[in-house]
Amino acid sequence: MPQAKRTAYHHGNLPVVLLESAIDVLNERGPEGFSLREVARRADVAVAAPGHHFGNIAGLLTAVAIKGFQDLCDRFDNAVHAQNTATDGLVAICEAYLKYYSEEPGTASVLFRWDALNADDQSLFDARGALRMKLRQAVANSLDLQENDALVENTSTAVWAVTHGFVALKMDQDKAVRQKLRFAVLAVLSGARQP
Amino acid sequence: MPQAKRTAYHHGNLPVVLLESAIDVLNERGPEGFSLREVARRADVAVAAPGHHFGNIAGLLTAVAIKGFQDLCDRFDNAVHAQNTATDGLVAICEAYLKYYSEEPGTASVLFRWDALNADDQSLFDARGALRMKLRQAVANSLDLQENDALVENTSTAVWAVTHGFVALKMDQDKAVRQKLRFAVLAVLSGARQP
DNA sequence: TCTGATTCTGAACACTGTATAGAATCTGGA
DNA sequence: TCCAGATTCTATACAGTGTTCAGAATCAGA
Repeated sequence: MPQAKRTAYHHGNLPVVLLESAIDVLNERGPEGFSLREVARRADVAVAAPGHHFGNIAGLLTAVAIKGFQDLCDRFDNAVHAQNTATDGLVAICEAYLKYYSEEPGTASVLFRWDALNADDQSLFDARGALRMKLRQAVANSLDLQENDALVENTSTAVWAVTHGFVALKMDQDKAVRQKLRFAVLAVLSGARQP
Repeated sequence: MPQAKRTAYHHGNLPVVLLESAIDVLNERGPEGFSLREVARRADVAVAAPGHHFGNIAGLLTAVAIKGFQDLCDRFDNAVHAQNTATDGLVAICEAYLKYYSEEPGTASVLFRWDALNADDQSLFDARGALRMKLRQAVANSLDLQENDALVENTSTAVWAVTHGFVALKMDQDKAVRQKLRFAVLAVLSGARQP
């Protein structure tokens, strides 16, 4: 059975609880103030417990990042479905990206901390790849081209870069972020349609 | 006199040496493996010496970031001067941005680590602002508009975001980065010129 | 009920950043 | 020249960190 029984000694669901605690700590203290021991304290377990389940701090943060990419994937789906045109869908995806970074700063802050993660982790690679594919699909729909088209590849890269750039440069403190992001994404699309 | 005499006790030039050591450590160990004590060790001074000159670890990293923005400014100048058209100049600036991240990964890795820096440091704010102004000027030249034009502001933001996005997403591992970056920047410009 | 595997503990070790007191030296007047 | 005060740097100490390891507690299956 995957789910162990809960006893005084065996927690029964510790990995999940540790993951949630980790996200709490990241939200409250930021990635710089993050600490394995604080995570263990909140889960009320020994300091070595996180290490047992996740190997080391990079392993735990990698798990957080994987969950982050998956959550982002879900948000992309919801954002697209609520729109009428393909281009509106793509813009909505980019806005959802921005929103995720403001609503879940802890998880988001870890997504591209390459040197703090197990950069070669296959699950992490896959989760990030799934997100890239969702974005590429939205770009293909907007440009009315096949997903494997080189123009779609280039445009998709540009859209991701510009959107991520907005959060990395902390543009979210600007009042007119959404308008500026929309401008940027539409500009990339418009440029991509030019001969 | 700003320059103290060098003696066995008084180093004479310690802040500069500490800054250089810090960049070395960042280059070799990355921002995650960075440590004040290692910096002190390389400069062959007591562990508390960096703290005396820079306050704390955030102060030292802030100094590194300021130097980074200034170096980047110089590179922008050189990149622009070697080009014929304004648009070529802008693309060259963006390529220089990419190049800086690959050639000076230690300094670059710290530029936007908001939570590891003294985010409200005035010199840091100014250095970053100077860089933004250089970029905005290049965009204004390329679009043939005044620098205070709203379109220039929006386009400049988009160009910075897309360029920074390329380095943050580690696109530099892609063989065709330069081509993709050029595509992205030109797309933004082309989109900005549309009505 | 027995046995091996799993989960978690407790203690230890080598690090870390930072605060503090004080030593060494510089600076600028008399 | 000498002498204060300010500056620069050292030495030490403290609390906190990640990780390892032996072993205790419990589970799972035969």
